[in-house]
Amino acid sequence: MRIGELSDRLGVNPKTIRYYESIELLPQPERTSSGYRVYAESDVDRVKFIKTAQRLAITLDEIKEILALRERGEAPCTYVREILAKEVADIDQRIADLQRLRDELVTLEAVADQLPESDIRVCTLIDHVRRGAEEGTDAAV
Amino acid sequence: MRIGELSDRLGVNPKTIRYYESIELLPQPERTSSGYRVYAESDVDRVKFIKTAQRLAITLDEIKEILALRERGEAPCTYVREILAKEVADIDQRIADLQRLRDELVTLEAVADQLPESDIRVCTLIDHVRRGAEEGTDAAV
DNA sequence: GTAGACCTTCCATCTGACTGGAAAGTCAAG
DNA sequence: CTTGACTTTCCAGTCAGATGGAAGGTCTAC
Repeated sequence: MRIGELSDRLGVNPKTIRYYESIELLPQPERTSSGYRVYAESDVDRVKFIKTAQRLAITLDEIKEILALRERGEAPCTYVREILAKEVADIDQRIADLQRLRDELVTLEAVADQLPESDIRVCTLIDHVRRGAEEGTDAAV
Repeated sequence: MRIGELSDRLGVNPKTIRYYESIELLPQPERTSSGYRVYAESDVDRVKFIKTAQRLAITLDEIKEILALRERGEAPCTYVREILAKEVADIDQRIADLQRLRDELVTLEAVADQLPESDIRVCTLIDHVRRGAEEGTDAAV
């Protein structure tokens, strides 16, 4: 497929795809005789991976590292495992943070559910959040 | 406390704190008679919250929205609840994505554990990842 | 054979989120 | 009463991650 189709299928600007190629996040694709880029399904997966990882606050450089682990055969296992362990620990922390944030929001919703239908203003909710925050454990996320 | 102490306690550049104030992410702090900013514990929590949320790929604008929910009393409950529901759904998705990424990395580690100590090169690991990715469900994260 | 949709490269610009530096005021310690 | 660490404002610069536009080539469909 050409860049337009890849772009449409993933909702990613063609410029962005060329940009990823320029920073070597995507491999140089095949070209038609006239110079058009030609992409394979594996490129669809790769871009999806990049976009998902980005949503998880992983930088393009880090994503590049992770993807490189899939191609590169020369790094010693120990090093790779250090990276993996670090990544996993970091991800665990993020999951915990997200879980806390989620719990807080769900609590808020539950409070909203219990309020009478009419004349509901946020103040009550707000007070709830604020109280939660003030007795809060650490960053209150 | 003054900006330097806040900065030191949180490991956040004083410039960044002033910047947050300039974009109204932090409220205007008290000032000493000579004009120095004076912060309270609640500001510590707020900056911690901002920093944690940022690590979760939440933009400063979104963080501002979330924090505004804590102050603003005029929005109708329905609207607030829509926002909350959207946030929760989004967070659930992120948690799932992170969990998948985590699982993939842990599997990699497990494979590494089973390899003989000497002459371990990544190729084996890499092949594992690639096979996983190719039979992969969707974005392979 | 030309209109219109796509594609190419190159270069410049934009947004978000800071960060640096200059010039000047504040304040505690010696 | 000055030295040095800290603070102020203001304005400019930086970095990541795109995105826009010009100038031109390609392809399909009428």
